[in-house]
This record gives sequence, C-alpha cells and structure tokens, in this order.
Amino acid sequence: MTDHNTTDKTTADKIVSAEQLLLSRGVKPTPQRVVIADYLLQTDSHPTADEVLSAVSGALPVALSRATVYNTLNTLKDAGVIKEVLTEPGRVRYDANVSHHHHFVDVKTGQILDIPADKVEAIGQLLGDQYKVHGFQVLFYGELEQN
Amino acid sequence: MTDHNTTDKTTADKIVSAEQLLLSRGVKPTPQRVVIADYLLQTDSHPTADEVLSAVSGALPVALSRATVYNTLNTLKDAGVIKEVLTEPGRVRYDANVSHHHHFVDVKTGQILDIPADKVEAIGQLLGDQYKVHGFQVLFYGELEQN
DNA sequence: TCATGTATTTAGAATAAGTCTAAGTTGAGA
DNA sequence: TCTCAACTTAGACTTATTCTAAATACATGA
Ligand SMILES: [Mn+2]
Ligand SMILES: [Mn+2]
Ligand SMILES: [Zn+2]
Ligand SMILES: [Zn+2]
Repeated sequence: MTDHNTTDKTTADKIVSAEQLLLSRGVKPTPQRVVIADYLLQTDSHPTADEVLSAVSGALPVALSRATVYNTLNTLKDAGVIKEVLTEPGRVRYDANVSHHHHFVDVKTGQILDIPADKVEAIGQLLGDQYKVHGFQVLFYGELEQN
Repeated sequence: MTDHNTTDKTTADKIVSAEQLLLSRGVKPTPQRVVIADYLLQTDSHPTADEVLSAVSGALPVALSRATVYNTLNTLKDAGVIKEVLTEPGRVRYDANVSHHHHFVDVKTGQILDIPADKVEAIGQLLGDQYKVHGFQVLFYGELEQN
C-alpha cells in the first residue's frame, strides 16, 4: 500500500493488520483470507460461516466460494487467529476474540456478547483434583437490562 | 404390570417410572417413547440421536424410525423430561439429568461427565446488574486423573 | 359394535451445514 | 520463462435433522 493519502487510514490499517496477523501466524495472506480475517476482526457479532460469506463476498473482485470460506475459517482456527463458538444446535459461530472469554446470549434478541474471563476467573479451580481442567467455557443466557 | 415375580424388579420398575414420568409431564407413554425415555434415564453417556436409535431399536417388536426418535427427543425436551447438550459442532446430545448441572469433557476419551451445579454455584451472580442471567452452562475440557 | 377423528409412527424425501473432489489459477522461486 | 506447490472454485457429496404423506393405533360416542 504505502499510501500518501492519510485521510482514511482505517481501511488500509485494518488490511495491513489482518495481513500482518496472518503472516505472524504462518498463514499466507491471500486476498480471500485477508478479507475474511479483516471482517472477523472488525465485528463483534460472532457470525456463522454463511454470514461471513454474505458479508464479505462483495469485497472481492472475484467470486468467493463457500468452500473457500470454510477452508479459510478452518485454517484461521487451526492457526489460532479465530475460535469457534457453539451457542445453538446446528451452526458454528466464529470469533476473532481469541482471548479466554465467555459469552452472554440475549434470549430476546439473539445477540451474543463477550464476557471477559476475569469475571468468572475462579471457575477453573472449583473442581476437585480428580479433574485436570485444561479450559472451560461459560455460556450465559438472559436479558440485557435497558439502562 | 402388577407382577408376582419379584426377582427382577429393575426392568419393570424402570418401565413403570419412565411411564409415570411421561404421564406426569403430559406426554402419552407410547411404547416408542417409553423405551427411549427409559434408555436415557438409565444411561449417563449423553448419547446422540443416532446412538439412541441404535441402543433402543432392538427393544421394540416393530421397526423404530429415525423420525420417531427425533420426534420423541423433541417431545421429551419440550416436556422438560430431557435436555439438549452441545459439546461439539454438528451433533446434539441428550441428557435425562434435567437438574441444573454442567459438563466435563475428557479430551482423551470423549467421555462427558456431569458436574453438579453446586460446584460452580456462584457464577450466576458474577456479572454486573446490566445482565439479567436466566441460566448458564459451563463446559469444562480436560483430563480425568487416574487415581 | 362400529364409525370416525385425532395422535402417533413410519419410510423415504427434503433441507441445510459442512466436507470433498477435480479442475483451474496464482505466484514464488529455479 | 517454466514449474510446482498452494490456493481457489463450482458443484457433488455426506450427515444431522426436519418434513411429507400415507399407514396405524386408539379413544370416544352413536
Ligand atoms: Mn469445524
Ligand atoms: Mn433440537
Ligand atoms: Zn466472543
Ligand atoms: Zn449431563
């Protein structure tokens, strides 16, 4: 890029950072992968594969195939760039927030919010020593108070 | 039933109790439903629909169809007799333990163990008051210590 | 008893998420 | 420029689940 125009760094910056992120994880930053990673990095909506496909297909000059979306999501997951989130039967959601965190599902709207790990920190230690806990995932269901 | 033979009350008792359970929840206890509910009540393995079908189809004099297994599982779920458990993408597991509890997935064996709710009791209160928590589900991943 | 209506079950078709295949495209390096 | 491996593509395939339409069972009332 090395762009002289500094008025809108946002897009270029995001592309650079998605690209850098992929490079840093050993994933070749193809246009398809960059555009998908970039989309996941800038949303907090925990989209499904289909939602990624619709959101992103217009951003490429060529057709984006479903196979590439799934390939890319699996590649990014294996590289630790994104995580899968299971909140309901039958569909996997994707999350570029790879820090240890949890989720709150608003049962009215379906919205899925991130809950920082430190809010529920203690859970990993609660089981007896017959369990060696590698990790855990908390899914809260409820409503957001409208304050 | 009102059986004079007391040497093996187990089977008859279980059938009676599955039957009573269904009746108490307003579900007509057809042979298919009783046999499926009974199987779920006596296992702690959190089976999938296919596992229920294989486990149970021999127990009926007639063929048991996939559609009936799914219909029954959904009926039992809607009646509060069983719960769905999501531990992995793409398949739903079923659990006749409808008490509030959590799960431990042994990453070596795939075994899914119940964790009583009182072990992680406090979690429901940890979020701020902008969240009205109706319920939550913790999924632990790890290994069972072989003591 | 018989008729009839409703609930249930059945086999197989349909759907939908995800994976696979086989054929093209790309692009880094010889 | 040539080559080859990596990547992408369209569409076929698989698998879990739901739907459909026809058969069965069963309760109720004439
Ligand atoms: Mn996956
Ligand atoms: Mn379901
Ligand atoms: Zn998240
Ligand atoms: Zn359980």
